[in-house]
Parts: sequence; structure tokens; C-alpha cells
Amino acid sequence: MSDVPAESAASSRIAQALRDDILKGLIAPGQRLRQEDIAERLGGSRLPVREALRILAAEGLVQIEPNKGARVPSLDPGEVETLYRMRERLEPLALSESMANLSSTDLAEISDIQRRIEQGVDVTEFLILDREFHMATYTGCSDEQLMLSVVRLWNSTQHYRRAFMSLTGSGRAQIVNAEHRLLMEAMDRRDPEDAELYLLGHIRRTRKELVRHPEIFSTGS
Amino acid sequence: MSDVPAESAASSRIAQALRDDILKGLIAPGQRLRQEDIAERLGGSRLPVREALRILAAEGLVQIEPNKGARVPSLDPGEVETLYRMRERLEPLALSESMANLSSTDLAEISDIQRRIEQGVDVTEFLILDREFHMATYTGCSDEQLMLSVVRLWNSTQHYRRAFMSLTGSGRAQIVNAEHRLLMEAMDRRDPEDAELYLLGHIRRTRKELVRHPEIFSTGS
DNA sequence: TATTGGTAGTTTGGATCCATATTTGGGGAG
DNA sequence: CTCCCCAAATATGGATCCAAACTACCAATA
Repeated sequence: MSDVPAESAASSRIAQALRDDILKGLIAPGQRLRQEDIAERLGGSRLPVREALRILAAEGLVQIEPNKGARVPSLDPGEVETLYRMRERLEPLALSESMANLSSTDLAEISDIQRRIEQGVDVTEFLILDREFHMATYTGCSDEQLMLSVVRLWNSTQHYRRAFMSLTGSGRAQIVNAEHRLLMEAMDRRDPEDAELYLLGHIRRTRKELVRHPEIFSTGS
Repeated sequence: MSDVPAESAASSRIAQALRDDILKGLIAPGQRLRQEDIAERLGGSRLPVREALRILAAEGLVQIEPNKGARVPSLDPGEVETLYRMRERLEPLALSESMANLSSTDLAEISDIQRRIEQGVDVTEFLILDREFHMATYTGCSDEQLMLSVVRLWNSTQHYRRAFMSLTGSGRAQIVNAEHRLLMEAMDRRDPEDAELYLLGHIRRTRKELVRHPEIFSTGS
């Protein structure tokens, strides 16, 4: 899975590979990213790596300090809480903008994702499907900037979401499923106000659960 | 206007120069940015220019298309409206996070900026001071990501704010001043809820005024 | 022994050169 | 006369090489 001659866009390809690694948790917060290592591991010279790191910095996945290189930012509880408060405000907006453009086919696909969530309970799989679920509810949102902000927020908090899930297990599965179903039901009714409200509650509850587990953040750096 | 970034950091220096040019309106939306021209004009080679363009892309000031270069994005009315809706949701949050950390010295400085706004009525000057005013109310917000998002939103909409002001003149000055004063009064009372509400109303009214003037967007590209 | 100064090594930042994709202009065919 | 296609010019993307900055380690001195 390394030397496949994917001839498309070297810097974008490197950015994508790094993004996957970071989101999958293969690169932990606080870890430094040396340009030469990446260049050697993923192929290419250091220059596209530098461009890739800029791209990832724009998405909040790494932060670059002049003359000191790039590292995956490690957030403190307060920062993650603020990111969740931002999600509480932005994602209902994205949902509202999206709902007007969602076809019943889209709704069926969302329902299908939720169905799969209620079957498999693997933590890794849940993280993927849960993200797919929410992103699917936003597919009708045509605004680039808004969606970019939403993705940034998900990216920045992905690691702590995984840490939380790994720690607490899937005990909250029932609650999440209930919230997802309420959200879907409001969307089926084509009721943006209710949908926004359920989504807000969903994110807010998650935030409160997260701040109740500060041990998530005490990963030996 | 902003402090010179010393002799260090070439790419940051170029980014700052370009940022100023774009925000001052010297580079119009839709205009293409050729790397070589910039390199020659600002000194340095094309490489730091590329890095600078990446930095600006992260701030929403330019958008980069592979093999096609960078250009200042030109937004349609719908996109600007969504950006304002994002402002309505994010900036009250930033204000709320900020207010707890604002000293009375900070409040005095905000008041001073508003005092200057009520004196000078030049459009260019107003754009600068109005931005300074609102940013000053956010100085207590310690969250990097939130502030970055807010700045992005201001940057992306700056051009259309100027177009609106140039078109309509300063007829709304009284309304803006009244809103600013209500906001300051709530901040003086240390009442985050009221402050959030006044800020929301301020941004929302501006949004509605903007969408009422679609001729702003018909700049011959 | 702790602190400070210097020096060697590593890593990032920048410049120049080469390859590739896009665009534009002109020429030929219908 | 128009339209399409091909070639040259131009701009971006990438590789290699060089300079500057930060890190760490070691020694010397108070």
C-alpha cells in the first residue's frame, strides 16, 4: 500500500495520507512531524510535504511553528469544550441549510447508515459510521465555507472522541441511537427547527459527557 | 497598520503584505494571483510565495486550484449570507468566552475606539475602526481555533462590507453606533447574555441589509 | 555541583533549475 | 467565415542544493 503509481496530485496525495493517519489515530497529539521522514515514507521530496502540511494546518490537523516544524496539536479540556460549543452552533446551521436540498433517497441512505450503526458495535467502526451519518445529513448544504468549518471541527476533535469511546465503551449506544432516530424523524417530517434542536441536544450532551472525563486528556505526552 | 514582522520569516512577511492588499481592496475578487509577479513585487523567490498563498488559503482569503493557480474568491449573495449566519452564531460565543477575561482597561479601550468611530466618518477609516472595535471585544477569548474562525469570517466578507459601505454611504452610522453602545453597555454591566443578544441583532441586521443590495455582487468580473 | 558558554548536529526555510499542465494564438480544413 | 486542432508560450508543481535557525550535548568555571 505504498508504491502504487497514483499519478494524481503529489501534495494532495501526501496530505490525504497524513490526514488518514492522523484521523485513524496512528499519529498522536503532540507528536512531531519531520518533513524528511514523511517525504521518505510516502515518496516524493520535502517540498510537496511542506505544501501538504500547510493544507493540513488549514484543516486544523497540524499546527506549524516557524523554524520548529509541524506537530499534531494536543488540546486541553477547555479547548475541546470550546470546539464542541462551536459545533453546537454551526452544525445546526449546516443541517438547516442542508435539509431543504435533501431528497428522500438521501434520507434513506442516512437511515441505512444508522441501521448499520445499530448492528455493529466496534469502537473503530462506530467512529467511522457516526461521522458518515452526520456528514450525510449535511450533504444538502452547498456552502463550501460552512462545510469546511464543520469538517475542521470534526477533525480537531476526532482524537478525543476516539479516546472517549475507547474509555467508556459503547454504554451510551442506546442514547446515541435514540438521538439519531429523533433527528431522523424530524428530518423525515421536514421540520428544520426540530431537527436543529435535536442536533443541538445531541452535541451538547456529548460535550458534557466529555468534560466529565478529564482523564482522556492525560495521555502521557 | 500592523506591526512589521521584523526581519524574520519571509513567507509570513509576504503573506502579511498580500493579506493587507486583499483586505484593503487593492486586489479584487476573481483576480488571479500569479506567483512570479508576487515574488518580483515583494522580493524573494516563488517558493515563499507559494507558502504564503497556502497560508492565505487557510484564512479564506484566496482559493487555490491545482495547476490553475490562486485567485481571490468571488462570492455570490447566498454565500455571503451564509457567512453572516455563521458570524451570528460564532461571534456571540466568542464574545461570551471573552467577557469573563476582559479588564476594565480593555473596556475603556473599546469605548475609545467607539468614540473615534463616532467622530471620523470616512468609509475606509470606518471599516478599520469597526473591525478594531469588534476584535477588541474578543481579546479576552483565549481559544485559538474560535478566534481563527472569526477572523476567517471577517476576512471573507471584508470586500463586500466595503462595497456595501461605499454604495450606501454612512447613512446607517446612527444605527451602528446605537448598537455598539448597547453592546458596550451590556459588557459594562458584565451581562454576557444581553451582550450576546445585542451582538446577534447587530450582525443579523447587517446581513439583512446586505442581501437587500444584490447590486454589490454584480462587479464586472 | 549547578550554571553558563560554546560547538557540533539536525531540521527547517529559501533559491535555482527542470518537468508538466494549461492556455492562447494561429493555421488549416470544412 | 467559422470551427477545430495543434503547437508554442506561459504558469504552476516538483526536485535538488544551500543557508539559517533551533537542539542537545559537553566542557569549563564560579
